[in-house]
Amino acid sequence: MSSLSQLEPRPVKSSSNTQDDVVYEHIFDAILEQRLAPGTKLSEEALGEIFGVSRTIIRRALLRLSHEQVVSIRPNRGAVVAAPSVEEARQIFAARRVVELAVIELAVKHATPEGLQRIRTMVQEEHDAFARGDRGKGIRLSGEFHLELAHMANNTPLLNFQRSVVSQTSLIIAQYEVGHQAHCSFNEHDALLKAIESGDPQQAVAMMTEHLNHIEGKLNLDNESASTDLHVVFSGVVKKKPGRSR
Amino acid sequence: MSSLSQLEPRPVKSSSNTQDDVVYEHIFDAILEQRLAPGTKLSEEALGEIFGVSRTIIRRALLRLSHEQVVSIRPNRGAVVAAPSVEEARQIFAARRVVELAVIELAVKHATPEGLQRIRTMVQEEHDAFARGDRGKGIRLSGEFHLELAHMANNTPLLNFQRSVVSQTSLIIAQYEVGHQAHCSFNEHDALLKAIESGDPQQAVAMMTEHLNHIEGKLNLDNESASTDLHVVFSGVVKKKPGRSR
DNA sequence: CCCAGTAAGATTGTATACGAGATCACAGTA
DNA sequence: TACTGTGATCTCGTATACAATCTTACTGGG
Repeated sequence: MSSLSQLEPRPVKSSSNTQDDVVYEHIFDAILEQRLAPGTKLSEEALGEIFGVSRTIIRRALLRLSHEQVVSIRPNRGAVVAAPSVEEARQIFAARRVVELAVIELAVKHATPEGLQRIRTMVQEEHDAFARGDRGKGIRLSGEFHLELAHMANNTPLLNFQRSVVSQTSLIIAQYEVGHQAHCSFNEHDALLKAIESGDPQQAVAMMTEHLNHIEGKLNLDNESASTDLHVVFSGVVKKKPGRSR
Repeated sequence: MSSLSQLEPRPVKSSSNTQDDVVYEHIFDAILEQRLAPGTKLSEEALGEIFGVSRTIIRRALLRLSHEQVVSIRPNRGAVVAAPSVEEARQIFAARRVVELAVIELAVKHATPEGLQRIRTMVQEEHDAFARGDRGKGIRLSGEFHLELAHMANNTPLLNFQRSVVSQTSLIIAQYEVGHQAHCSFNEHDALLKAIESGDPQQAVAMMTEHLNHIEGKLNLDNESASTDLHVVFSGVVKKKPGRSR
């Protein structure tokens, strides 16, 4: 009946209890791996057919995604992958700084051998993904590295918030990254890991600050590179030349 | 057809566009004003009849509340008003410290005459509510004071997170407050307001730290005063006495 | 040739029906 | 008397039907 079992791409990581969890994770991962570009329309019926469930389930998943600001729901006009504006991106980064610095400090304090091992594995996986050219997975894993930190910080509210801002950061990167260098380089993650292992909160915080600076530095937030406003994009460029393609 | 217009208790403050927004706000306010105690069952059908809408709408509102951790949805068992455990309460307070300190610093930086005026009005309303003995409204307004700070900080993600932790704090107070003194005393809010007006971030941050200490200090988080675990509550107290009340 | 108005089509919003699972009461047994 | 198992009842989970709204293509006028 349900076609869900067929398109399970990998052993589902976390709580995949109900149907809408599965749908949620699939869409979420697709967005984080940048297989869905910002602005992409998410039709309820189309998604329902793809996942073999009714619109009810899709609707719940989209609602949840919209609460995390990863999807934008416009009344009577459907859902689209969120496309943060420059101003929104700035606010998200400011918020991320706040939570990341708090998280890293708590993570140092609550570090356990098991937790560190999990992070080590994660950095390795991220390295492998980039090494074999799987950029999408690399991007997602680099985000999950930060979530693992929040997990080690042992604070659920901060973890949830972290998830939201990290996801939105992926969207911002998809929109505003200049060039295509390995943005969230696993080298820095490795350095962060070592800082945590050293047990020095100040060093870890300093390193995280630098890391966030690097991420933000690779973006072009001064002028929107990919505006959706056609009038802005083509203002003064095209001057009613005859013989247009359509 | 809809009975919503009848039970509009006051000019709805913010975006009351669609039906589920109205339902959401009513339930949200009821919880924040402690008219709904933690642990209260929120039956979909009952709420649907009360608000004159179908379960579909109720379901969306409850889902949204559960995303803000104000309501807890247990699969196949319905929704209840969240009842944070002691450990959860500690995490929420830790998270709140993080976001509140960031917010107050930003609020000082981005303070405007209009914003300050709004906060002044809010403190006054809070004072009036407590003065005339309207404890529920006072509690809600004291929470909204903090949200107004986040609004002035001009950072939407932080505002959303602040909304979540402030709401949860209300739930914690409802469960763990000892005595019934005016907990989030408007005097301290007034002092905070003056600190912001002075434009000194350090002073404002120090004042907020103190304020949060006071709030947390009035709680009894060392031993759960109202545990829901009967075994814990009655362990060693009752010894199979005959003649129980039921 | 371009623009405005209108109607058909498509998509979302809401209500409701039916099935699945949990809760509760009660009877039977130790 | 206390406990366990079973069935009726109630509530939630999902799908689907219909209504409301938006989108788009087409037609007519400027």
